[in-house]
Amino acid sequence: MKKIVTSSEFFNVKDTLECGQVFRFVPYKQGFKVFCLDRCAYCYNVNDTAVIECNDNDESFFVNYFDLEKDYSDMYRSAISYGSEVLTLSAKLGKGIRILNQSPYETLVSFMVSQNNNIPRIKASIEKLCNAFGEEKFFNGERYYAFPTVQALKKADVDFYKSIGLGYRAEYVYALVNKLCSGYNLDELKNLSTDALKKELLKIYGVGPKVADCVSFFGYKKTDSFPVDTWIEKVYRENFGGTLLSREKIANYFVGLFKEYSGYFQQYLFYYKRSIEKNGQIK
DNA sequence: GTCCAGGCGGAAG
DNA sequence: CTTCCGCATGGA
Repeated sequence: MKKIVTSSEFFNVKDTLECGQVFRFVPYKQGFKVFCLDRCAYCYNVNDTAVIECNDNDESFFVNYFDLEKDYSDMYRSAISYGSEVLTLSAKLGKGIRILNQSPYETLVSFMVSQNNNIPRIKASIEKLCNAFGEEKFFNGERYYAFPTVQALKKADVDFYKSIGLGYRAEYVYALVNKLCSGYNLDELKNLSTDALKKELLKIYGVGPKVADCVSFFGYKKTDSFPVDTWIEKVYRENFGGTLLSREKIANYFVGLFKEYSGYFQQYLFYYKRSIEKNGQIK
């Protein structure tokens, strides 16, 4: 077992996992176990550090997964001093959020499932998907199931997807698996420009502007993406005094303001808005 | 019972 | 081009 230790100044494990970017993690001991494709890591904060424990040969994978090579201080300072009160508060609340480098495939399936859905249900459905079709794995002697490979999902039919609670989204996932089985390669999209990538993702049945932006940002790290969902729409109206109605125009508006920091700022705002609504206050 | 959740496809205007 | 509607499901 390998132990990766870093500063906790820009790495709060709980905030990073619970901010809405990822759906496969569970509370564990002093922190959480998090899963990406077929891998698992145990992570927690202690004193002034963040610690990641993983299998020896997964070290470089998780260094990249948790974006540990990136310095968040310039981006954070820019958010704090941007001049928007809600953005300042959001950045302070989410200072410990790191944007994970997730798998495009897992991100695409996950956010396809996320549409017009809520996070607890999304998590539950994805867990059922893994339990049914994911490879059995062990971490520290404890069993978990990998995210299913495309090959494994060939055996899943629409009724199965409905049985895990996907509802009308079942057809989307089913079609996506077929597309991927016929040779469509998501990894080849990573060199496209943000606009070209989004355009390409929008061709996928069940992927609209919001899901495309999430996949673009969380799966491909295109930081000039700004997903607009119901929460961000609320921030836009209530905190930015916005009047645009179309979510695509709202997204373009924010990318125009925040440029290469769009995705990060969006995540701060999303986490903040959702936190105060859920808890009635911050932290 | 209604409303909502990290919206999208398809039809209609 | 834009707006409107139906959609599955479970929790509040």
